[in-house]
Amino acid sequence: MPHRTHLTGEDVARKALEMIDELGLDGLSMRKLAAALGVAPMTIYSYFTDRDALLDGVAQLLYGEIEAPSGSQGGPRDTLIRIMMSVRGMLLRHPNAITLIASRPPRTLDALAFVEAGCRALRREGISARDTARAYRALAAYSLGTAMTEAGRYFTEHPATQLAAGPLSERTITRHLPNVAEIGPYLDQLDDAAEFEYGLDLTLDRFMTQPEASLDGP
Amino acid sequence: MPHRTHLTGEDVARKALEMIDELGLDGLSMRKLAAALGVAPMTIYSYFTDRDALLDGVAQLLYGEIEAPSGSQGGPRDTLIRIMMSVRGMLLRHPNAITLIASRPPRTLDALAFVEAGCRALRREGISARDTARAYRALAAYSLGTAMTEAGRYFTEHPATQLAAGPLSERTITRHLPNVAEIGPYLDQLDDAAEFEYGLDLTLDRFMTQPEASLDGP
DNA sequence: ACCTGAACACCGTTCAAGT
DNA sequence: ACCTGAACACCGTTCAAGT
Repeated sequence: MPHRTHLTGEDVARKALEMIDELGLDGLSMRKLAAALGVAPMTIYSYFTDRDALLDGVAQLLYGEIEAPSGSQGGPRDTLIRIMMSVRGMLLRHPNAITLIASRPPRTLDALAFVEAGCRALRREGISARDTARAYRALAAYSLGTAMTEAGRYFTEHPATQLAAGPLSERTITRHLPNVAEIGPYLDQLDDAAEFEYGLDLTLDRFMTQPEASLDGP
Repeated sequence: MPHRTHLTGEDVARKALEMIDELGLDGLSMRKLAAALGVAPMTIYSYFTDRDALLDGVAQLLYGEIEAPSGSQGGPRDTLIRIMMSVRGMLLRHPNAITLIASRPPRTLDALAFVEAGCRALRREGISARDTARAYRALAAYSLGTAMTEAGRYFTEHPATQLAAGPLSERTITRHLPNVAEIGPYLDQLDDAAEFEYGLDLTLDRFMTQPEASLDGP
C-alpha cells in the first residue's frame, strides 16, 4: 500500500481541532486522531512530543484565526475593536477549545500577529509602551472572560435564569436570594455582542482619552 | 473490618479538590480518589452519578469559598471590590481548577451567596435590576478572565517577556513584531492585584456614577 | 536508521455476582 | 436490597522488534 502523502505538523493540529470542535476536548484521543489521519498511532509522536504539545499546536492554530488588520483603513480605535471582536468570534466558534486558549499564550509568528496589530494601534495613538502593556492585559482578560462565560453558558443556564430547572426551588431562590432572583429575567436577555462592545469602548476610553492615567497616588 | 464512618457528598468533593490542587485536573481519577477515601471505586458513584457531576460538586465548593460580606460595614462600593478581589483570590488559590469554574455557573445556595451579596450592593446604590445584571456579567467576565490569564501564566511566559526561551529568536521578534517586543519588559512587571483593582474601579464607575448609561442610541 | 505493532500501566463505567 | 469486585472498552506512552 502506498504511503500517505507527507503530513505536516499543521495538518495534524488542524485535524485535531476538527475533532475537538466535534467531540469535545475529552473526545480527542491520539488513537482516534491517528485513525482519522490514516496513520499508526505512534506516527503522531513524530510531529508532537506528546498530547500536551499537540494541544499547544492547536492553540497556536486558533490564535492564527484572529484578524490582524494592517490598520491602513480606519482609525486605531476601530482597528482595536475589530481585533477584540475577532478574538471573541474565534472563541465562540470553538467553544470546546476555550480551556486550551486560557492556559497557552500565543507563541508563534502567526499566533502573535493580532497582538502586534493591537499594540501598534495603541502606540500610534501616542500611548506609552507601559500603558500599552496594561491595555493589552486588560483587553485580553476581558475578551477571554467574556467569551468563556458566553461559551460556558454561564448566564443562560444561571439558576436565576432558569428558576425551574436547577437544584433550588423557585421558592428557595426568591426567599434566600431575592436580589439574584430579581436580575434573573435580564441575565440572558442582554445582547451579548453589544454588551461586549460597550465594555470594550469604555476600556479603550480609559487608555485613549486619558493615557496619562496612573496607578500611583494623586 | 469496620465500615468507614459515613461520608457525605461534600467530603468526597473536598477530597477531590485536594487532589486537583495537588495533581492537576488530569491527576484526579475516580480510582485514586476512592483509594484516598478508603472506599471501593464504585462507592463514589453513590454520591455523584459520574465524573462530570463530581467536578460540578467541586466547582460549587469553590464558589462557597468566595466572601459574601453582609454589607453592614463599609459602603456598597467597598463591598463589591472585596467580593471581586475574593473571586480572584479563590481562583489563584486553585489554579488547577479554573477550567472547572469557567464552564459551571454557581447553582447551590452557598455558591450563590456572593452573587446575592454583590447584587444587593448594586441595588442599594440605586442601580436598576437590568443594569445590575449588566454589571454582574461585566464583573464576572473581567474577574474570571483576569484570574485565568494570571493563573495560566499568560503574560509571564509571553514570548515578548522571555525573548530567549520560546520558539522564536529575539532577532525574529524584534524584526517582525517590533511593537510586541517593545511591551515585553512591562508585561510581567505590572502589579497584578493593583491592575485588577484599577480595572474594577473603572468598571464600577461606569455603572455607579452614570447608572443611566444605556446601550441605545442618543 | 527509521517506523510501528504489541505491550504496559493506567482510565471511567457497566454489570453481574456476591452479601 | 444493597454493595462491589471483576470485567469491558477504552486511554497515553514505552519499547523492542521488525523493515
